[in-house]
Amino acid sequence: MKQSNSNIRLTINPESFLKDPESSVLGNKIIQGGIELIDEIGFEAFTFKKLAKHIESTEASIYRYFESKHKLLIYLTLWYWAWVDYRLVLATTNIECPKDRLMRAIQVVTEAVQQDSNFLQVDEVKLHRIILSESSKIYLNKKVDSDNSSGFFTQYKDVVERLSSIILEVNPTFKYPHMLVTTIIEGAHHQRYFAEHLPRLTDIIKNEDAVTTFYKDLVIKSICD
Amino acid sequence: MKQSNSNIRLTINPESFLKDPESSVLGNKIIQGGIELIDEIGFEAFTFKKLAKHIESTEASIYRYFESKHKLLIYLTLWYWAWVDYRLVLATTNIECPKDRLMRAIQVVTEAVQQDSNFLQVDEVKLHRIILSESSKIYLNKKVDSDNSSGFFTQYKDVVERLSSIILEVNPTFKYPHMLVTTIIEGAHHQRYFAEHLPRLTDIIKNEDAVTTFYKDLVIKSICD
DNA sequence: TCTTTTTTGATAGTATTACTATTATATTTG
DNA sequence: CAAATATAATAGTAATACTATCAAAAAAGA
Repeated sequence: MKQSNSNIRLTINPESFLKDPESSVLGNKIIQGGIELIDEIGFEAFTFKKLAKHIESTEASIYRYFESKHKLLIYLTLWYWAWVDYRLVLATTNIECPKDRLMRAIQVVTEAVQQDSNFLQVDEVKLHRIILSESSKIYLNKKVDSDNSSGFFTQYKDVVERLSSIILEVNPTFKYPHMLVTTIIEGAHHQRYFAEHLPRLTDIIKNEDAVTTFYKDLVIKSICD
Repeated sequence: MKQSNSNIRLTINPESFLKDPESSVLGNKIIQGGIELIDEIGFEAFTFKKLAKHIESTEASIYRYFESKHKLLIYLTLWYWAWVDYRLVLATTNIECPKDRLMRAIQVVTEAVQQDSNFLQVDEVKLHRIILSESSKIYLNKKVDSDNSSGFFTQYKDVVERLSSIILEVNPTFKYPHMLVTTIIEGAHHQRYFAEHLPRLTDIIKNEDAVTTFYKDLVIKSICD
């Protein structure tokens, strides 16, 4: 039933790197080691010097792949949203009913992430934790407008657009599809982070993926009038 | 009709500062100048050295008030949520109908912020912009658990709790009041930031405060079954 | 296989950041 | 007016976020 395909690669905006990290052994070690180390010590404490030690290379070598740690985070975020988009396509193709498609799509963007054996160099569980806690930092800063011009957020916009258009299929008169989608996506990220660190800001319910249930319910109620 | 009161002061968790900035001229200049400068150059580029120059003081003097720029941001965020909580009380007292109270409360936490003449040392419009783009950084880092123990998020939790309890008054069987509240609050912040920088992630509608309308509608539909 | 190109490692250096420490000078308060 | 407190001036440190240079190793091309 489930098919796996190890011949696929996600296309990442080349403006995010100086040299394609997927093109060499060191490049792949930077990605893999970078995910491990950022997850472990957090983006603020993370430096290329520490990463060099972690992967047994040198600072200068890493700088040949990425201009800065900010750009590395952008690369990882682009990869993540390309991956989500790919899974959205898988989850929704050949499903006739728009409402079913919408529910499957919301499942994909809100559920707890699992390992994907199609991409061996990336630990998706760790990457997801990084996305929850670090990825908003790529747009919450003064470079946002120029980074936007460089196309660093198009992958995310594509995901938002894909979901918005399914919403409009279900209810063509709904006025705020993009707001609803970003509310769900960002919301799901927050709830999972809160559940770990600030539990009084969310509602944890035993034996239930409350996050996914809550957001599915929210969408159904708000678009079906 | 509208009453103003210049004798009020918001109580801020003293663990966030070394010396109370409201207690001296320099302290107030640090708050006022800090808000101006963070708004202008962003939190990443902001340093106490630059702030010292901005307010014509010295780096070492500022360090006597705040341990780090991180603590200053925590102080500003605490102040902001204390102020929101105070406005929530004003907006909801003496309103009988729980549904009305809820709508007024949502108005307070989602609307575009205006100057409050009760607090002359703080530019609330600038502070609000800082909250939108910088305040999530206070919990999206590895210090979150110890900062939580220090009580740096209680002010925010109080606001969430206040809104959650109104929701439960309207619908006592609603399962996810905290999720709904944080979804709204964080969502409204995101939408306003997106409207400025990433408009394709939101829906901007002329002559309408789409953010407030959207979230009021969302709450009504999701809690009234 | 030999040569050329590319990739990586080793080392060094710089401006800035995020602080701490010390001492002198104002300013406030009792 | 003295004593206490607040602020300014200056100096110093370890770490960060890079850039530059050059040699060694590996890969690719002929």
